[in-house]
Amino acid sequence: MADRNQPRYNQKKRAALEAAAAVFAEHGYHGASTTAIAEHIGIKQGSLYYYFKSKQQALEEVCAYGIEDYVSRIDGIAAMALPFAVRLLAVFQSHLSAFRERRDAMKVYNDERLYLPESARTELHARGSGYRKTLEDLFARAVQKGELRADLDCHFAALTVIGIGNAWGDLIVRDDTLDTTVLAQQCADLILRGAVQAEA
Amino acid sequence: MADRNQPRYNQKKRAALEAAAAVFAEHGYHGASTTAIAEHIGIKQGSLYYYFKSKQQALEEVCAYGIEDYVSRIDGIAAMALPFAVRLLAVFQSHLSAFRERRDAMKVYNDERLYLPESARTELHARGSGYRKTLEDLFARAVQKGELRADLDCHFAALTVIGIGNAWGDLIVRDDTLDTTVLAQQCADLILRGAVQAEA
Amino acid sequence: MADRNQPRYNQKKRAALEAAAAVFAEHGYHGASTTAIAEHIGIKQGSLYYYFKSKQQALEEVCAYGIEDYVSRIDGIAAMALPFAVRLLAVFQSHLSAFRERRDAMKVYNDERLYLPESARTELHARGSGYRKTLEDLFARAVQKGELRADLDCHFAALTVIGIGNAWGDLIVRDDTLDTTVLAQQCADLILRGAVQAEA
Amino acid sequence: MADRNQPRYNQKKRAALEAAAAVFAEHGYHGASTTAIAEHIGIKQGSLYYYFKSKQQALEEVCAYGIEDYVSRIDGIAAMALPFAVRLLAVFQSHLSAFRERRDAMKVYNDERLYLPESARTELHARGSGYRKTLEDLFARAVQKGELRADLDCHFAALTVIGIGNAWGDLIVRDDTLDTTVLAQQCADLILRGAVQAEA
DNA sequence: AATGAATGAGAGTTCATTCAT
DNA sequence: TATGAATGAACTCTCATTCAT
Repeated sequence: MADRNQPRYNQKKRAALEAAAAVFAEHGYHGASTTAIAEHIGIKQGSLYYYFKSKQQALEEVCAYGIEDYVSRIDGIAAMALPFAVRLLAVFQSHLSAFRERRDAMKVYNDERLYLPESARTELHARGSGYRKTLEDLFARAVQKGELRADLDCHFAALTVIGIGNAWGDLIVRDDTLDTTVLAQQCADLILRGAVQAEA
Repeated sequence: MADRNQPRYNQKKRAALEAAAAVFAEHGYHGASTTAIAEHIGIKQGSLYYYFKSKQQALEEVCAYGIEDYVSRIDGIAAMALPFAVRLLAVFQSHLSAFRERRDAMKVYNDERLYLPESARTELHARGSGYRKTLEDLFARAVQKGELRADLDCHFAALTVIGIGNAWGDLIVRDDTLDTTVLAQQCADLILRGAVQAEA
Repeated sequence: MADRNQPRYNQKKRAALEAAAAVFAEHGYHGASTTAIAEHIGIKQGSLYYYFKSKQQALEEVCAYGIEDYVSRIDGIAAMALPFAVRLLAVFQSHLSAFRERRDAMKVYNDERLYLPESARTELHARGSGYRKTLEDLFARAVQKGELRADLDCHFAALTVIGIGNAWGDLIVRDDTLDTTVLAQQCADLILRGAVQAEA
Repeated sequence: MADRNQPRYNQKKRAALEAAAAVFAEHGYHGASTTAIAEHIGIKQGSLYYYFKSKQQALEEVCAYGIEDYVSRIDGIAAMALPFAVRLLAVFQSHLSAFRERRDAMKVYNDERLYLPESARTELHARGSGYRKTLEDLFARAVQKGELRADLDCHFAALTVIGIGNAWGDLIVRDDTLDTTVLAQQCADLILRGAVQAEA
């Protein structure tokens, strides 16, 4: 188990990670075979263990990889001073395009992380709920500023936004023709304005 | 494999179905073992095959069982002449309480149906997309009547509503303290009015 | 994993146990393959797991089986009121014939038990050291009665007797022509009288 | 595979040999991994093959190393003209201290040599039985001289002495507090005088 | 003199499935 | 109606071995 920072190793390790993500995404953790993962990168099954200590550890790494930059991007959004409407759009944009860029790993994080042992799951959970908290905070501050209605349940709203993002993310993964930019706009629009005709 | 209509058989068959649903829901299709399902109803592994031809067939039946009355209920909602707001509430109410009543089976339908072979999947898909179409239609008619704004993308809206329902359904399954009535109201409210302060 | 006391099960289980003992004895625990054990009783490798939860558990059971009646017999010897010379002969006789009757299992107990995990090993150790203590006691009482010389280190003597028994046991296992009765007599004789010419 | 006689190579080769002995002694031949052996001397697994052609060859060399000087020492003992009692003490002393000095290798020779292929085993066997023969001869000559009783079975006696030596050797290896000098004396004493009270 | 990377064979284990009873 | 017993295929994982560098 080489841990050098040599570029050749890192390159192959990354390939292994993405292969694992792809196969986990398609067949689920339990339905995925290490043989299939290995074939994805053109090595023999046993050789996978040069890159992963175990199948389970591969799942851990894929999950972490899946939320890594998706989670980190929200801090950037929270940091900038922008109207809530713009921020919400950015959140959806970021969430949906994460599904495009690391589609498999994100799907795996969403659907398969519960098969990890407690210890690994809680570590991941910490990062994921950081995301939710930041988002909730965004809503709360917008309520304070009067951008959103005062009776809004921010916790509920944040979870719903994440739910919508994940639901569309799932569809995006399966349908390449969907345009994330348009979709993000539609999502933000619906959340902001609702479906009811404005009585202007 | 006796398919007698005797009540005792049906009773046990239902128990087997629910056991399969429970185990599939907890461990996923591939992670579930027939031993675990059998133990759930206090019989031995081999005896399961008296009720199911195969593990896969059990999955098919669980999935069908999972959407059965949830799908059928929407026709009732569509049939009655009611304001859209009431209908949408009813849709969420029906969707979320389905997760309470047949939680395991619905979760399995949502998460595991993709592991079915094409043939079985398309049959289920037909029923599921009937649901979506009816819902889409509900939106379209409300737009026509002027209840909803004219520029609403009804296809998008229907899918989003389903996505929200499933996302909260997932949370409901894991958290017994959530109140489906309140949640349905919040969901409907958000979709209808949006989060933005009405500029009355 | 059936735990019934049905004779047919017990019969096959015993056969499995003896097959495991034979293969462990010949190749050592790590060198033994479950395939080889299964073939010994004419079943397929996977079917072994109907009788043993794991290879390791098979080792535990073989070890327990190996000392079971060998250990229990010494209590009988200790209970009877006999001159020490007769007792010692009985001890050797019992020890060596145990190697004849359960040769494989005893060899496995001696040579492979250290590959068991702590927990299992200590449980076995308790039984084994009960044997040593009883034997030591036999020596001590004989010293008190004046049957043996007063300066004898009974702990040392007991361990040496066991060592001799095991050493010859090992040879017995490999050489069918050795006569355990004669051997037992020789051993007892050597320990009692020593090799030096009596200066009578 | 450079077999240079350079001191640096020999030094490392010796280290590799002792590492192999240590790991074989602890885990048995089949339970030992080349990785573990390599780690013992701080090199990588693949590098071991610079010192050994194969794992099996490592076992051969360890076994040979294990009996090398233990076997050679008995010739010295046999060569000197000494009373049998002194000689026997020297034999035990030599045997037991060999376990102290090359404990791992001796243990490996005793316990693992049977996993070698016939050819290698017979070569080792020759040296081992030379030891036994010399010892047997020592007994025979002592009987002739009247030092030992005439009815002594010298073959039996020699094997028993070796058995005792190995049994205590095994205990010595695991228990550092045992004093080989005292032990050797006790062993010799028991063999010579027996346990029975002399009827002086 | 040593390593990183890979391999292929084999291990132990699980499991859906079958079937005589 | 259900079970005990077995199977065979698949699976994850380990390991001795090789070899270019």
